[in-house]
Amino acid sequence: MLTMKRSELFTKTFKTVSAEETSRNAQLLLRAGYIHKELAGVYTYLPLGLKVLEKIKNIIRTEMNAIGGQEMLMSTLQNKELWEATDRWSDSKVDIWFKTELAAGGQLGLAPTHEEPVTAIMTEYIASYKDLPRYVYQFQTKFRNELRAKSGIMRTREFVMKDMYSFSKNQEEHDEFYEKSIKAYHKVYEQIGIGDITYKTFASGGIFSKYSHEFQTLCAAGEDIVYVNQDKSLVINEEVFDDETLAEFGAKKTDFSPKKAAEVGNIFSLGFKYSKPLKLEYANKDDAKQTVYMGCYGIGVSRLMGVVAEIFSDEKGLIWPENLAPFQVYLLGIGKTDKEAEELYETLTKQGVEVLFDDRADVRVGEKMADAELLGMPYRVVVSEKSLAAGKVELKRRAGDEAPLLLTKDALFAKLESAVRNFGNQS
RNA sequence: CGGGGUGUGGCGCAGUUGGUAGCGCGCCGCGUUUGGGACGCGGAGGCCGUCCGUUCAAGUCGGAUCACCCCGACCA
Repeated sequence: MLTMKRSELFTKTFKTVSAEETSRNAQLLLRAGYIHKELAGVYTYLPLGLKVLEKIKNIIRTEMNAIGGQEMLMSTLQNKELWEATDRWSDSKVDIWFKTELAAGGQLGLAPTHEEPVTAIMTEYIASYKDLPRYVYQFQTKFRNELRAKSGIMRTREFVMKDMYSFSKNQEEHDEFYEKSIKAYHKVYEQIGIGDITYKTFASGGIFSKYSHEFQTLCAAGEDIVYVNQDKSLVINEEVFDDETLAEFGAKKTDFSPKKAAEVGNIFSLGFKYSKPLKLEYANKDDAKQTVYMGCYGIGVSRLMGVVAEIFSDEKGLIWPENLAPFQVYLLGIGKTDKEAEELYETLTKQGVEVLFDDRADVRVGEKMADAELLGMPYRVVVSEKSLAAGKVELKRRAGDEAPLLLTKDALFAKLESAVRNFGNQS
């Protein structure tokens, strides 16, 4: 679905949204028909929303593959025994489980994360140092029974996550990959358009490593507070922003200022936390049994979409970065230009430009313009009798406030050339 | 889970001292319009979140319950 006619696209825009819905990302995505709210913290992704999600996934997929990741897809339903082995089944230990009963008897859980199953799988596939290292990842729907869902699609009970797991012979091998993953993450955020406001931060690492790293995007709607030092080279999460941490980095409290931020990634050195209880071992060259050293690397894909909607939007609607927009161009005709607009649509389609053609005959110009702004495609192309008489069409960027350009079709094609790149070639 | 708020046609809302529900948007039909969410005329569409109670009578009063929103707590 590279191009589409608006009259055929399954979506609808709304002028109003419930006064209860205060989160900007939810308001805009609901009004623009990208998502549908099912329950608190549970959303359906409609065709437009799914396209954005898929584009984010493709950016991540490319970078994960580039550092050796191999994509797979694990199950949602979880084996209780596996999680008992690591003492993470009990609700007193992990309080966000959704659990359910098997008709034949017995309990299952809906996966909140996948360390246990992936480690168990690997015991079947890793036996020798020759089997290492291995890096696998997936895009999977996670379930977390949050006490309180909030902020639209930024904190939900059901969400899409990219989770990668690394299996290394030892810490040195792991550290090398961990550094690569950091670079890959930065590349992902850059392509999404939030590279300059997304920082790798020091966060609490739990019991098994002192720190983990998070990737935090500065965003007023974020739930977290990060402390950014003056030259932005060091960013520390609030929960570990104390004298001890500062001493470790030789930094002074006064060099930092607090900022609201949203967590868009989190990477952990897991060490032997899961490989030990689940007995994931390999034989080295001397046939001595070694425990596999693990790491995990998450990105909340659907949350990321929410963060982007928060950041790239204005009072009129969404403003998608080119790499994420469902379509590059919102095309519409004014006056008696049906034939010419249709022709331009076909030409752009042939050229591989992702275009949404608002061909609705019974809709007035104002509504089409308003929709173009609400839906937030990077470019708007208008075909009118006036401009056609001059042999031209009108091009306007959604972002910024530049006046529309009057261009010949050839000039238009040249301008849109950069937009031809297609990140979302799914379905 | 503590505190606060909200549930009424598809969506957004109003509904007075209790008397059997209304507005805007959207939708359907006809006509006029057509560079910024047009207008006229005619229509369709609701057991007022759910249950129990008070009453001759409940959207409205009482109780319970469910759902949703916000603040806080929580968040490998």
